[in-house]
Amino acid sequence: MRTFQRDTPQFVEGFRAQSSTSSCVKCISKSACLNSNLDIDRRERLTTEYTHQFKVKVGDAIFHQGDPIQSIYNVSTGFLKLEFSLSNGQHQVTRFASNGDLVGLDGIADGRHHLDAYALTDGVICSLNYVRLQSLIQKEPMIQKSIERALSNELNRAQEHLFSLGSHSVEEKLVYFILELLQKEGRFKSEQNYLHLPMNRGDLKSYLGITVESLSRALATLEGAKFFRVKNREINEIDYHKLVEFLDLTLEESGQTI
Amino acid sequence: MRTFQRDTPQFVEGFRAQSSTSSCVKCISKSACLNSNLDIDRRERLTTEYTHQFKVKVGDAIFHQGDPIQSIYNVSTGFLKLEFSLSNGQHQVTRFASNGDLVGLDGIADGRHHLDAYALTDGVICSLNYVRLQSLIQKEPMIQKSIERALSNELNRAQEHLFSLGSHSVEEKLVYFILELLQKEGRFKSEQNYLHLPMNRGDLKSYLGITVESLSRALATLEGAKFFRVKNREINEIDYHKLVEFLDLTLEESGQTI
DNA sequence: CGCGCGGTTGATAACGGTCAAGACCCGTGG
DNA sequence: CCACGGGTCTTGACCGTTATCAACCGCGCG
Repeated sequence: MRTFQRDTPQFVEGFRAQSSTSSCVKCISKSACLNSNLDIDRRERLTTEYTHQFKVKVGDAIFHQGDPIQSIYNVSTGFLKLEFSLSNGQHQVTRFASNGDLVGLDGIADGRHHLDAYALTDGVICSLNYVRLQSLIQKEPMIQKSIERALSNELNRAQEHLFSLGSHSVEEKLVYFILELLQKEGRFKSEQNYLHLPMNRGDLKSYLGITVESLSRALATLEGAKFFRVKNREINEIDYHKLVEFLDLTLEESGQTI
Repeated sequence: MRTFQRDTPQFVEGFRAQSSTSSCVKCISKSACLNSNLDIDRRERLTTEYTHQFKVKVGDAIFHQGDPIQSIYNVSTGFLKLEFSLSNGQHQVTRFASNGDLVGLDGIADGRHHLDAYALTDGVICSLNYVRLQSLIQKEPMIQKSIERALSNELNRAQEHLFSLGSHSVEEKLVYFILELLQKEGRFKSEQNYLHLPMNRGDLKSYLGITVESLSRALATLEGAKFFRVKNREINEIDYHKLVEFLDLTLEESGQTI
């Protein structure tokens, strides 16, 4: 799981490709989507019943903490951030979501969202009406299975994040993050060695639980050590093996998490 | 959710009460158990089919990372710790589980556990065979619903933990933890103002992502500031409001999460 | 042009980690 | 009953990393 093809088109094209029909058949979201467990006939029949696509612009809120859970969302194109926040104003980015990621599952527990979700870039979101989804589950138990899996996956991702925040240096946290992003984009080893960060420094420092200054310095340090080159949000010439070695990770051929 | 009655008996009594029958009818695990969504007749009929209770002793492993998921587990009495670990030996406690907590859901994603689970105290675990559970779900969709909810709850708990680890001082992390524990045990305000920590300093420092020395000092500091009194694993005279105020939390009457 | 915003760099200080020693707890055996 | 020993926990001194405060840079925009 969590390996995505590198065929994701640009946002605009991505939207055009899908806006012609609300069918999920042509959707570019692959394995992670709930509907990927349905065969293509069923997908054609069923998916129009409860899915709805919409565009989002940078900064748009998808849902807020406390909102009743109307839908769960599948990110088609673009990037989201998910934030945990307290009423006193403290808040922290706990997750970034992109193509294929299911968002809003935090609301299943008690019918209300526990996080805020915002668009980091323009993009397209596929919303799955929660009530209709419920009834659909009766007919298609595979969908439920998919939700469970998505939940479990998200839980495991959170554990890894937890691990990276617990007693690691700023540089280590940053390297964990970059490897996580590389893995998500399916770029390994020599295949591709660059990244475009969809978030600004502020969101990234929040996700990593550090300050912007430390983040900036850590980037400079790692650049100096020839782990990669940084220019604003572009990371280039990434030395995958150096990163892995830096964290003392023993990696077996692909597929390992963080 | 996450409010537990304070009727939990001692470990030994708890075990005796249940060992006479494998039926879940008499089980002390309340709202959090999967079967709580079944009416009592169904519970009587169904639960013997797939549940199995067993004793654990301090230090026993319930499952390891990589193990195929044979069962999911409901902690009946006692405490567990769940650890995330890397093959290079690094590891971190990411969760403590006690009465009513469902454990092992991390394995749903890909059929294998991602965490290690160990008993912190002697106790009783109720295992739910995963394969039979699957088939049972066809007949009893409520059970699936319960699993989903438990997953979502666990996810939200992880988010809160994430938040407490991200850019908070040692003292703050510790206070978050104590409030979490208080809430879990359903002891609020003046109702009850003491705690027995089921884990040693080593496990706690791992959970909080700090060192034992810092943990020890933080306990001393907070004791000095009259937040509570500490004696080994006993925390007494807890000033609930001071803790809440210290974290600048605005609390509405009960039920809020951290 | 000048302002504001996001990002970087520098100087300083504090928090927390590290290393080392000592206190306490508790089970074992004399 | 007390002495011993090993593990757990605490305390102390020191040092390093990272937060803090402040200035500066580059860039887009009114």
